[in-house]
Amino acid sequence: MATKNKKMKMMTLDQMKDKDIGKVGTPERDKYEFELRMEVLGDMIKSVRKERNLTQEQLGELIGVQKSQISKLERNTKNVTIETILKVFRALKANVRFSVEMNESEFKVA
Amino acid sequence: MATKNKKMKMMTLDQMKDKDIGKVGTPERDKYEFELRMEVLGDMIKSVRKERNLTQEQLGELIGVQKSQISKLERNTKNVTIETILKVFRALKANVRFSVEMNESEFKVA
DNA sequence: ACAAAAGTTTCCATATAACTCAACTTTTTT
DNA sequence: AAAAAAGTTGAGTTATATGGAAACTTTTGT
Repeated sequence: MATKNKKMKMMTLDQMKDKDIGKVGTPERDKYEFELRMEVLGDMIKSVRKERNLTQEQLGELIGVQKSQISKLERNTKNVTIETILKVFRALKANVRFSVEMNESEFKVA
Repeated sequence: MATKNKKMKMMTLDQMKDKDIGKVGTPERDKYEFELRMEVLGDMIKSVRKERNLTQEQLGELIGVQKSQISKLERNTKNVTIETILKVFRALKANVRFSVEMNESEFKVA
C-alpha cells in the first residue's frame, strides 16, 4: 500500500495508477472514493472494472454493449456523454459525484 | 443564509436552490465547492453563472455560442458531453471534479 | 511454445448532441 | 404601462458519440 494511514478513503487516480489497482486487495477497505480529472475518465472506468474483477466483455454484458465499446470508453477515444458515464458506473455499482468549485479571485467582470 | 456554521464550504444543490444563489453575496467566501447529482447539472451551470453575474448571452460569448444554447444546457434539454460541461465551467472559472465511490457490499460476482 | 482469453482497432451505420436563427415569452427597469 | 433585457422554444443543420462486427494484437495460462 502506498499510504501509511489506514483511515485513507480518498485517493487520486495518479496514486491509483502508481500502485496498480489490481494489486490492492486489502479487505478492510469496504468503501472508498477517489477523484479524477476529466481527461482520465477512461482510466477511472478501467480501475473500477478491475477492482470488480470484470473483463471488458463482462462489463459490456452488464450494460448491453460489446467489449469493443468498453475498450473505446476506457481508452478515451471519444468525448463521452454523462448518460454513458452513469450507465457504466451504475453497472459497476459505483456512485458518481460531480463537484464544482469556484475560485472567486480569478474572475474579473469585463 | 441557510447555514449556521461559517466554516461551511460544501453545499448541495438543493441547499443552493433553497437559498437562491443570487442573494448570497457574503464576501468572506472566496472559494467553495458543492456537489451535484447528475440530473441537476443544468441548475448547477445556472447557479454558477448567476454567481458570476453573467447573462446567458454573456456566458455564451465567453464560450462562443448563442444564448439559446446556454438556455438549453441549463434546462437539461439534452444529455450532455463532458467536453461541453468542461467548456462551460472553464468559462466560469470553476473547476469540475468527478468522483467515484464504490460500495463494496452491493457488488456480487455473478 | 501454444492455445485461449482479454483487449484493441478499423470500418461502418444510426442516433443524437451541439449549434444557429428567428420568433416568442418572461422578467426587469424606468 | 411600455420598452428593454433576459430567457425560452422550435425547426433545421452539422458534427460526432454510440454501437456492432470482425479481424487483429497482446496478455495470460498451461
